[in-house]
Amino acid sequence: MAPTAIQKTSWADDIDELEAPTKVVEDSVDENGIRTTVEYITNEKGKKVKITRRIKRTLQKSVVEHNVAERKKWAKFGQEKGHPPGPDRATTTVGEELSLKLSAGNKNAEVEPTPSQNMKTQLKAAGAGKVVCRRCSGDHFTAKCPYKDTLSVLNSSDTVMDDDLPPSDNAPPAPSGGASTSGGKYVPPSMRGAGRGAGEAMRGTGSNRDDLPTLRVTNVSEDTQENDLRDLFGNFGRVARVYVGRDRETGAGKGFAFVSFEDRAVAQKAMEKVHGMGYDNLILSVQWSQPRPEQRG
DNA sequence: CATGAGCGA
Repeated sequence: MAPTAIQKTSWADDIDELEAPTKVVEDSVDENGIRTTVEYITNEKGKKVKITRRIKRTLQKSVVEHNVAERKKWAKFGQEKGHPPGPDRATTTVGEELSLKLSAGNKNAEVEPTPSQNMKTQLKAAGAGKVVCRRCSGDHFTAKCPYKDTLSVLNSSDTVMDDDLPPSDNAPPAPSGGASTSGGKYVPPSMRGAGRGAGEAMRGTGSNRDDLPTLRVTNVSEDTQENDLRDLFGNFGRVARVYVGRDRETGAGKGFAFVSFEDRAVAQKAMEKVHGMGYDNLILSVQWSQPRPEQRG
């Protein structure tokens, strides 16, 4: 380490020089593509110096591609209508467009569509926006199929695949329990409905979420939350679902709620007990809910 | 007073 050598202490010195007090007061490009900048600096002797630069920008074939350079000839429109070609530096800046893609989980790895998926896509295009029920071929969504109760026995995707695949009897290597999931997606054991004796998840008879015994609770205060009602009604038994009617915009409660139970007797009991009960500063009213008005599309 | 939301081949 020779102490004699005076070296630049850091790269910051260079930066300082580069950022010497310089003020660009004019910056324009004329119709010939000549950029003129006027700047004032203060030199080391404290004198102000005016610097005018005129920079002729030739088309840089190594930088600007032909098709990009071609755009300079396009007629301007909108607020720039009638202005000379090329970017006007008074109104145009160069920026970078950064796209930030957020995704839940790691599903962002979209795979290339497989040939069969392409076929499906084309079928869809041929249908041109028509909705076809996968269950009964009606013009409604599958979820709304009127026959979904009578035909619901079929296992989701299996029958659909039959259209695409020749009837090959050699099933892919499926473990004994997962026979019904040969379609591909993993289905947790608790969700596999096929195995008759397998899951206790199907407690009792009803697997439908729609036919749960549901109570309508009215006269709830507008700041009542789902959890409040769940706590209240949870005293009588298992609460399957709680919904608080809210204003779409403000989120404030609209004064009513629905509470669904697993068991109808429990719901009955809860209704009797909670009806007339004071809650916040109001008196709750509880009755059986009517099924939702039919929604058809 | 008061009867829910969303998904989409």
